[in-house]
Amino acid sequence: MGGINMETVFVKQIFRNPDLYMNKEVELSGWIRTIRDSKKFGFIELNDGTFFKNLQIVIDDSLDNFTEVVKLNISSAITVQGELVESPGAKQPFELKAKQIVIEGPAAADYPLQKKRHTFEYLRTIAHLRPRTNTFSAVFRIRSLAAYAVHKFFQERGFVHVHTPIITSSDCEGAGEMFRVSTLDLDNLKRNPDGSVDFSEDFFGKDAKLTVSGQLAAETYALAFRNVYTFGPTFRAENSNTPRHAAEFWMLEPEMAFADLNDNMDVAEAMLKYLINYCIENAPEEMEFFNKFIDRELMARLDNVVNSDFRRITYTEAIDILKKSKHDFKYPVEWGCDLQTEHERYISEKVFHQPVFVINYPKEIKAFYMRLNDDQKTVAAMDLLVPGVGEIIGGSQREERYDYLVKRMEELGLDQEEYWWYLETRKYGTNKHAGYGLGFERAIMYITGLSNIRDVISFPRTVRSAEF
RNA sequence: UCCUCGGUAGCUCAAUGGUAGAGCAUUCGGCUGUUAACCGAAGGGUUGCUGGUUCGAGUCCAGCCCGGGGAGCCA
Repeated sequence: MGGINMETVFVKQIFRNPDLYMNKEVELSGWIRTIRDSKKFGFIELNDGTFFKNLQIVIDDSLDNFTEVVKLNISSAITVQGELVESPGAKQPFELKAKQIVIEGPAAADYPLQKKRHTFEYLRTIAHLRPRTNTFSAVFRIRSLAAYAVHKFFQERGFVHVHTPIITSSDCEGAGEMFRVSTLDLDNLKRNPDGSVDFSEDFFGKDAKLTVSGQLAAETYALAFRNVYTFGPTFRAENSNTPRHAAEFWMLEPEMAFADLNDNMDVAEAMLKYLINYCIENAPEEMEFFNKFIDRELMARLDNVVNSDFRRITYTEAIDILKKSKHDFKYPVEWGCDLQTEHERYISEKVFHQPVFVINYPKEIKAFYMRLNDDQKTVAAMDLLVPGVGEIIGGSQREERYDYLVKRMEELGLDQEEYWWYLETRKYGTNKHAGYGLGFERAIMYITGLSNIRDVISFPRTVRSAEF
C-alpha cells in the first residue's frame, strides 16, 4: 500500500536485536498508542502487536501528510517507513525517524480508551477493545505462553494429549450444575406420561449436557496410553458470583496410570514451576509490568514458588494447625468439616506463605472416585492451596478396586448403569492411577497477579453476562 | 443465593435537602525533543429505572435493574 515495498519488520525484532536495524531503513505497521505534536514535529508511540513495548516514531513537517497525521486519534492504524536511530530521550534507547506514513485506518474521535488509567470494571464493558491496553496485552500474551508451556511440559514427558468431549451424554461427573444441550423447541415440549420432558426426540436421543470435567474420559485413555492430559473448555452452571468463578473456563487434567498420590503431587509441583519459569523467561517485559503496576510483590512470590519445595500436609494436620492457631474463624474447625476459604487462606498465607498441598481428606467431603485410604476414613485426595488465589489444583489417586468403587457408588446412591463404561476399566487391567485438575484461569491469575477471573478470559461468561 | 458497598459528562471522580462541577478525553487555537507532554478557548448532563416524602430531591424513603467486594459452591 502507498508505494511502500520494503519488508515489514516487527517491533519485537527491533527491541530484541536493535543493532541489526540501527541506522537502517525499516517499515513498520501498527496502531497509535499515544500521539503528541508541536507546530512542526511530533511523536507517535506505535504498538504493532508483536511486543509489549511501543516504538517511538518521530514525525516532522517534512512528511507530505504531516497535518493529517498529527490529527490522528489513538488506535489509528498506520504503516511507517523510516530510519531507526538512537534516541536523545531518556525513556527509550532508539526511535524511528519517519520518512513516510500511510494512514491505513483512522480511529474515530469517540474511541473510548484514553491514555490514562481505566478501571477494570469499565474495560469489561468494552471487551472487544481492551486487548489494546497495556494490561490486557500483557495478560493475553502470558495466557498464550502458559497454554503453550502446558503442552510443552507434558509432551516433553511423553504424555498424550486427549481431546475429551465437550458434550456429555449423562450427568456423570457430579462436579457441579450443568448446562443442557438441546435442540428441542422450548415453546412446545413433549412430555412423558409422568410429566418429565421426553428427550427421545432430542438431537442425541437423550438428555445431554456440557462437560464439567474431562476426567472420567481421560482415565479411560490413561489406561491405554499410560500418561495423558486433556486441556479444554469446561462449563459450570453454578450461580456463583465471585472473582474466581466463570461459567466457561479452561481446565487442564492430567491422568497417569501406575501412579499414586505422591507421583501426582510431584507432577503438579513440577508443572506449576515450569509454567511460571516459562512465562518469566519468555515474557520478561510483561512480568515486569505486572510487578510494577498490578502487584508489587508478584515476582518475589513467584521466585519463592519456583525455588522452594511445596509443603505437603494432611488434612488432619491442617485441622490441628487451625485449632492450635487460636485464630477466631467464622466457621469453627472440626475434623470432618470441609476447609472453608478462610481456613485455606490462613494455611497458605499466614502459616506457610507458599503453596501447600493438603492431602487425605475425609471421604464424606470428597468425590466417589477417590481412593479409600487404609484408615477407611480418608481418601487419597489432594488440594493445592496458593496464597491470593486459593485452591488452584484439585486431584486424587483414583479408586482402582472394582468392589470398593461399586460400594462407594452405592453409598452415594449413584446409578451404576450410567457409569458402566467407567466401571469396566476396573475389570480389565486396572491399576493404581492418579490425576488432577488445574483451573487454567486461576493459574493465569496467580502468574499475572490479576485478581478477577473476568480479566484473564477474553470474553468472560458469568452469571447473567454473555455479552460479545 | 446471602451479606455489604456503589451507580452523576465519553472516562475518573466532586457536589449541608436550595442555580449540575473539576481533571482527563473530544473540537479549535498556540508551542522546535515530547514521555499519561504543556498553555488557552469551546462543546458536552433525562444524576441507573419506577414510584413516594417535601415548597424544593443527585442528596431522604421503597421496589427494581446493573456493577464491585465478601460468603457459599468450586477450578
